[in-house]
Amino acid sequence: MNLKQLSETLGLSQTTVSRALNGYPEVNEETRRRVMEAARRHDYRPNTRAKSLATGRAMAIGHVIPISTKHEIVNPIFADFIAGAGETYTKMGYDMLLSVVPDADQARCYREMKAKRNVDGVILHGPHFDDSRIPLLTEIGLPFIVHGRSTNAALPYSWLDVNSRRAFERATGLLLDLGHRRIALLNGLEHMDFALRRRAGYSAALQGAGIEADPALMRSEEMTEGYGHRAAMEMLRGDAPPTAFLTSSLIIALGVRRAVEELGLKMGRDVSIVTHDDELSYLRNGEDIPIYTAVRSSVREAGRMAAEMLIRRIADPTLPHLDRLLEAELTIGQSTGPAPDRN
Amino acid sequence: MNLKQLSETLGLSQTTVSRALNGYPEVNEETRRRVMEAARRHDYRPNTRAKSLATGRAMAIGHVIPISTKHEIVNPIFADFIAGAGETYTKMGYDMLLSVVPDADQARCYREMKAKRNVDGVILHGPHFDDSRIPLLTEIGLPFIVHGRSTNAALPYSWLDVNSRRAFERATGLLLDLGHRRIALLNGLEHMDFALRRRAGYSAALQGAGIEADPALMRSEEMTEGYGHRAAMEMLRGDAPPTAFLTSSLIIALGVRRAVEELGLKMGRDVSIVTHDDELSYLRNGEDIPIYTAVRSSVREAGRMAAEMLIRRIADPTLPHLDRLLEAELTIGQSTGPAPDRN
DNA sequence: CCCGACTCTCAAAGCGCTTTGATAGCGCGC
DNA sequence: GCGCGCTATCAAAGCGCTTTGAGAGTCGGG
Repeated sequence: MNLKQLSETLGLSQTTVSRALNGYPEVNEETRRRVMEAARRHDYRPNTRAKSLATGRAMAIGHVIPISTKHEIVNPIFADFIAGAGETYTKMGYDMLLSVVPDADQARCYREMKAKRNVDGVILHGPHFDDSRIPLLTEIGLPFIVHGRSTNAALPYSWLDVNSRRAFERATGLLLDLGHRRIALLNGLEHMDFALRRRAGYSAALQGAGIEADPALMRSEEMTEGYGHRAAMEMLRGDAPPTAFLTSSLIIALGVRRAVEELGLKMGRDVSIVTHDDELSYLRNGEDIPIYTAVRSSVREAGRMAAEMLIRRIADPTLPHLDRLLEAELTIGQSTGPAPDRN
Repeated sequence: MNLKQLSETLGLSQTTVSRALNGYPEVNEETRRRVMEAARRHDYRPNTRAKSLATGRAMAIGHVIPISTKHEIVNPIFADFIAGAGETYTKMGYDMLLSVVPDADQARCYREMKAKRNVDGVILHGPHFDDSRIPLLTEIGLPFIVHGRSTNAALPYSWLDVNSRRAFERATGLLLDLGHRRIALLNGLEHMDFALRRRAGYSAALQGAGIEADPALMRSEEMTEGYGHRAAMEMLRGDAPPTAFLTSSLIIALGVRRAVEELGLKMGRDVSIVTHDDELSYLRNGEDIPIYTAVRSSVREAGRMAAEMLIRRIADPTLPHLDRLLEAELTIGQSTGPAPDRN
């Protein structure tokens, strides 16, 4: 059933039917009622393609998922972010368009999205330090919002981020208060902006306590369970093992814990762990009481909010740039305790 | 730059330019070269909406992600499947459209996709036993392919699935061969078809060995780490604890392992674990040597293949239904060993 | 009774593409 | 010199919607 057929059924013109359905004021309430009713009965939905061709609005938001050939990691937090954003889109009548592209083709992909006009805007994921996609998107004039921030960006842009620096400073502070002096940082890849900020927070806390950061205790890799295990294993077996670990994701923490237990140590007594927790729906930090002490911030909620901000900007492009900084919440779990043998 | 402008630039009609770009034979090779070159230089891309309005093909595939309000779990294997499918779409020039909708609205969502004509087909995820979405999609005439199968479906349909039954039968068989007699099954939710098949495989193997399945050793829940931990804890503390666990996902296995270690037991010696492994990119089963003995099958590869099959069906709807059954691979890791105290 | 204001409805143009059916130009055989 | 078959190109219709600008009808005030 299309508009033409529907209007013929009703004995009205397409114009009137269209206006009635889209809530324009110049149509008799009685007529509108009739139209609405008929539309419902025939389960009429305007053809998206025709509608967006006519209006010039695609009613869709794009997300580009880069996959690098080196490490084919699909960012695990992606699923939850998408789910959150998707909830907003559904509520607001937008579609979500996903593009999985090789790392190197990202720029082309964005240009294509603009030229093909199949999205009204995009959400930029996992920004790097001085991310080149920000000037790119600005140049091609595709509305966007960054999930995260990009230090050193020359241009203004809209973003939504967690205060990673503060979170990691507080987490490190907690460990310091517990008497830990050798605190390892298992960070994500440090070309990612969030990882840089986390390290900055960690470093600042150590410095505040008059402790010099030990490069042997700082790692930066793709966030997997295996990485956590391997790094913890090596560090704990080393000459001057850490008494605490600060990890950038729950998945890394799982690996650290596995190493701790393999070495016959006890988490929370011999080795403390504090992790960042994105509150992924399939990887909860315990059911009611948290297992790991964590700085947490829901990435799903971030998705919901980022989507809203983007849609607001699309609706009114003259709006100044929006930004929003979320604070992570520190929750004490069973993975932290006083530092062992303080001597 | 649109077609009209491009053709004016070239001093040709829109028809000729369109034909040249779309590889129609009735255009002079020299002209085609000129057109192609100009298109490249001006970075011309046809407006997707106009194109699909004219052709009647959306060049997009839909995926519906249901979120139930009870347990807001975003299926963790989803990200990898999507990534795989997305690779195929990108290669074939298709877009991927994601809809995140409350469980109850799924039917409406599919009908809407059909009416709005913004997808050419959909991939159906996580089919249940006798899944109502299969007759629904058949009725509304939206091409689809099922990732998994639905036992008891009255209508024929296209699908791609792993031989879950065989995989779990083999896994159970391995444990039986190792002397285990009390083998627990930590399954996914058993309204899911794959979970039913896995249980069938498990039961068949036990029965083949003349062992009666103990209901106390069989659970069926949402596949989380916490579930694995809780279930293992309870079972291992019970009167007649199992000596081995068969789990439906690596995430559950992580939880089981945590329980095993909390109880001072050793995995692979006191308690064996075999798991299904979807080869999620962010949750590898060990780096080079597998940690867990597992039946594995790449869900990402499944995504690639399912997408290809769907596109083939869309291209030629007269084709008979396609199906493909993948066999899982059994890999021995460090999590299995002979059953303790055989007496 | 006429005119302007207002309400409701309509025909038609336009969004950017594909595709149909027509046409111009050309070489060739008769 | 004419008609035929080809090739290369074009104008125009159509995809299904929105939106502009106009028209028909109604009502009240002068």
